[in-house]
Amino acid sequence: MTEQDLKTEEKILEAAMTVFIQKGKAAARMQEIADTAGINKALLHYYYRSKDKLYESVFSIVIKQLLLPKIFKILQEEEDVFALIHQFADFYVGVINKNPFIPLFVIEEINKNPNRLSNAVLNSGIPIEQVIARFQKAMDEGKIRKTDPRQILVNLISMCIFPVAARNMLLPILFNNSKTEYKKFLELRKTEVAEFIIQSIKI
Amino acid sequence: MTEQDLKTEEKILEAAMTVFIQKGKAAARMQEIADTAGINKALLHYYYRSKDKLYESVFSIVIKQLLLPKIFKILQEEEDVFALIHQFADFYVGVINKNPFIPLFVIEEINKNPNRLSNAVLNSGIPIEQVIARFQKAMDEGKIRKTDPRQILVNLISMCIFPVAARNMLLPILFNNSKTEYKKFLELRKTEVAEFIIQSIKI
DNA sequence: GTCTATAAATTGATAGAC
DNA sequence: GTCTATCAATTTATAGAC
Repeated sequence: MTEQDLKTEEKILEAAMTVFIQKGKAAARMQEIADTAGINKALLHYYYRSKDKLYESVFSIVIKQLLLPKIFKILQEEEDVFALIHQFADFYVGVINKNPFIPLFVIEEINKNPNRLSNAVLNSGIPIEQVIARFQKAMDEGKIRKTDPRQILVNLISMCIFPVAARNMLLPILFNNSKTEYKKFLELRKTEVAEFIIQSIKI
Repeated sequence: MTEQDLKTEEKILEAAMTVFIQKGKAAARMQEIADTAGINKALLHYYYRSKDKLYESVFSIVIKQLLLPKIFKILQEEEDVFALIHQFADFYVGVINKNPFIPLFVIEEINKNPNRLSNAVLNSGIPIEQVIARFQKAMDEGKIRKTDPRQILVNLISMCIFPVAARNMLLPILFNNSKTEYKKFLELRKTEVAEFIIQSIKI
């Protein structure tokens, strides 16, 4: 594979990522991806055989390179549940804010192709059971109040993802269309979400 | 307009709602809508001129009839912030659970057509400012801890909507694919979300 | 109003020259 | 490897009979 190959392949992938993530799979157009990459439509099929395959490549990269590795690290390494919540919220709000179209992209994929993402997560080695056990232990030790640990986890993820997915609705309704205000709001959220949860579960 | 007209028009609308909400606008097929409605494809164009117009009708109904009125009532009438949180969570988790494809449908629309939903909300008369003021007052009175009321509102909405939007991911990861478990989890959430928030903000 | 048949348009995919 | 030109398939939309 020559250097030119790599360059083109990467250009395509980057363009495809932009278009697929913004438009969704069905509404994305191969022509637009080609235009965005600054190359010809036929080249898309030369490198990736079909729209399906191209989409799969994009999805795989988003999940396996962008989202999962860091989360894996946090969930794996952080023993203290309060610190875990903080780190998780900080990373998640940050990465999603930097890639604001990912939530829609992922939620769409979840609904169109239910098993792909969950399999990726399950195969990624992310130790969900361990994390839940860690929360359970904190409850047994009287550090946090007793509740279903999954409720806490779901709350955490919800609060990180949704405000970005719903950006275009929140912006006019809560922020008078001020992007500065909204940005400040999200920046604060990195700690706010964690504090909100800890405030709720600590004893 | 005869009775038959109404019947057919309604059949179409109902079918369109099912298909659009489940597939998204781009992936929805007029043929499938016609089949679902049990009528011919040409009739779709006879009643609604185009796919676009049909979609708009569906979206308008979902928002203006299904989502907004009840929320308006709750936000308008309920003075006590704790009760407001409870009622809001109870209704929202319930309606979304009954119509699990709505979150994706709405989020998609938010991103494709940013102003439509927010305008609908802004024009619905939902008293956002009043609600925020009510939270502010509760803070001033020392009933809840001081924070940005919008953070609380966003948390509330996030926790109601996301778990249903992400159903297909949560199901295998947190519930071993047990729909019964997941259903129980969501049923509990109607009160759990409200309690979680109140626990966090009360003094 | 409702249908069948068909046109028109869009778009993913391929052939073939360079 | 990259392009232009074209095909083939899908899908929205319309014409016209009943």
